[in-house]
Amino acid sequence: MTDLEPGRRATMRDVAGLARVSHQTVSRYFRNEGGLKAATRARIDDAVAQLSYRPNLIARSMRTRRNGRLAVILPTVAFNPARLLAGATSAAHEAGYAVDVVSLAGGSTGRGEHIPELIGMGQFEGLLSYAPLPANVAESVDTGTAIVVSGDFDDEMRGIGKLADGSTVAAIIEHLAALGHRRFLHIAGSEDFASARARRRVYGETIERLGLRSLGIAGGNWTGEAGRDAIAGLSESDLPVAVVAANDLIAAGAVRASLDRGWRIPGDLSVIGWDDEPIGRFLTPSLSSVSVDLERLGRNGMLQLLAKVTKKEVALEDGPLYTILWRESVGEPTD
Amino acid sequence: MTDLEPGRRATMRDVAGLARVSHQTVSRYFRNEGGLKAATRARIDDAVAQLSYRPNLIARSMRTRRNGRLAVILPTVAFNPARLLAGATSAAHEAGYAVDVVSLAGGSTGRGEHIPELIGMGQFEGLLSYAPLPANVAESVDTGTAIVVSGDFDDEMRGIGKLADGSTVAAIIEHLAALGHRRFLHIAGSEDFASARARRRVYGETIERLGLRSLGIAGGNWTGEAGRDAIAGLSESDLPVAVVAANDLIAAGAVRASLDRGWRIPGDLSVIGWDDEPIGRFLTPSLSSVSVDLERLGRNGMLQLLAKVTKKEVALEDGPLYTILWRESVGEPTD
DNA sequence: TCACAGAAAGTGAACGATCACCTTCTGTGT
DNA sequence: ACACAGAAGGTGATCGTTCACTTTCTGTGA
Repeated sequence: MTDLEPGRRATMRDVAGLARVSHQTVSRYFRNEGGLKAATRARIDDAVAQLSYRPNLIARSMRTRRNGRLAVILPTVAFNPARLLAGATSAAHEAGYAVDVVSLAGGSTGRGEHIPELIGMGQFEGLLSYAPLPANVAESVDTGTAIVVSGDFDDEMRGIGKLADGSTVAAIIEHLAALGHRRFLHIAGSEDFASARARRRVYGETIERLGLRSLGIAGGNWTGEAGRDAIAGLSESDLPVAVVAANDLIAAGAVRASLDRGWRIPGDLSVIGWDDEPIGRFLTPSLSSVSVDLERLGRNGMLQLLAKVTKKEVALEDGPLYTILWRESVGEPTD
Repeated sequence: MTDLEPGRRATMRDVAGLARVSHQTVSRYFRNEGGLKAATRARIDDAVAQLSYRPNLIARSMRTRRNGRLAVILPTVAFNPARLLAGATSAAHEAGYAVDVVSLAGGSTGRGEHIPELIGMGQFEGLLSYAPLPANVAESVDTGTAIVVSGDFDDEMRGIGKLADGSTVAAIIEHLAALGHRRFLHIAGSEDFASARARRRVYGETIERLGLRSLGIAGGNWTGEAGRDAIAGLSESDLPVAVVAANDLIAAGAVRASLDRGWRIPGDLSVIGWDDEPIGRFLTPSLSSVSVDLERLGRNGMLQLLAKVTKKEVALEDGPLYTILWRESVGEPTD
């Protein structure tokens, strides 16, 4: 490595000097605009290697007025976001963006003040949220910060077919009906989430379409207590034979309450959850669920955001996002 | 708001002009060095408000050569990192740092190449990892990037008492012994993790100290299959009466395999996990576990990193990190 | 051989802060 | 009234890139 004042990182001009070209040529080299002679390129290659030069991204940001930073907002409840995050961040990193995760403890109250400030700081070019955002955030659109909320779960996606998770709910009910279930109960997630609204809506539509019977829609949050209480509160005189829960935690609560009432699962009651939490496979009975390709969901959400930010078309990855896993908690009803 | 060419954000010089001071005075105002006359400060207040000026953090970074960015590395396995992340990011944000989460899909192979590059880019002032790092990362210390691995779980922490999770393992075994359990089995997590090593070590020490009997240490990864196979592989002739699992998923696997063998839990076998996953409360039997204050763990990890980065002392938050939750899966042994 | 067009490379000024240094106030004591 | 010190504020250079232009090289056809 060629000498430099110790502790100082090489700059573009150092590289230029060593390669006997101008700093601008080096700049072109790094933005690979093309139009460099092979010989020139080779000299720069060498110089870069010798100095182990890396472009200073901050200086670049300063000049281009793009900071290359995106924010991701995660809900503090419900599912494990690790893979979602893995997908989202890898997509962003591939596109040359950095991702700041803004986890929102303290619920939606603190969130309402925090997010507009984040945007106002001009710290981010875009914002990807997997949690519902308070309405006042919409104001900030005019500041030029792109916002995407939770991609595939959006209300507007209702028509989009295989991408929407609603159609998976329909498939679940169809399968349960084919097994002979007629009386259903849905235990829904928080109404704040578009995904919960979508599942709930499709549940109602499908029950009606197939001429089945719904004993109602319980729940309203993502907790196990919601599932437990929904079952515990049922009157002995009119019971469901199948429960469609909005996630595995709710489903586990429902299973527990059912067992406490002395019901057999399956047989007296079939239960299916959502998210395919790893632990579900090892419950007794093992829990039927829906495996969600969170990594792809994360990637696709981020790709949508990148499309907005870069104003280019970005091809979403397709392929099945949802896979229904039938396990022991679902079987033929005995009554 | 005073006029400006539309679409352009106000700069420090705009503020200075409006407040009839120099740009340097405005700079002082924002770095609150003190030494501003009240009247001057008031004029700047006004100008800032009128122009809705915000300092350009990128320009600041460029000059100060501090980018204010920290990276967090999460494991892709095991527990839900949402709260850990919430704690870590909030601590960083309070200190004026942004946090990029680098989730590591593809296991430790891809990681080995990716992380050194991240550091080499000079993109981050510090790195906080909750996953084990490959050895070659240590090289990068001399580049000036501070690195903290998984704070409280570190091997070096073994002596530190109430902060170490090892002492919780001791408390668990003591309680089980008091209930009458004598023959133990530990199902450990991945050896790559300091926390798994610590729990394993303290398990052995405590068994010996109390004169109990260990039937061995099984496992070696964080999956439910590890728990299931550990139980399924036991010989009928010499069985444990208590299982200490390294996390809830392993514990759930162990419970399932035990029930499949026709054992009663508790009675024939007591089982305790770790992490207090929400679903554990609703298992049958409900799963004893250890609740970890992940938010504080995240904060403390980040505070350690900030201490290294800023070279200042930072007071860690104290208070109990671990709480043992005794639920139905543990009871008096019947044999 | 020469004009000429397009490719390749160079020049100097931004971007918006902070730093190091310098100058001008302000109040105090004699 | 004056010197003087410390507080308050100002000046110009600088960080490492990219942008907008300008200049030089290169190959082609007449």
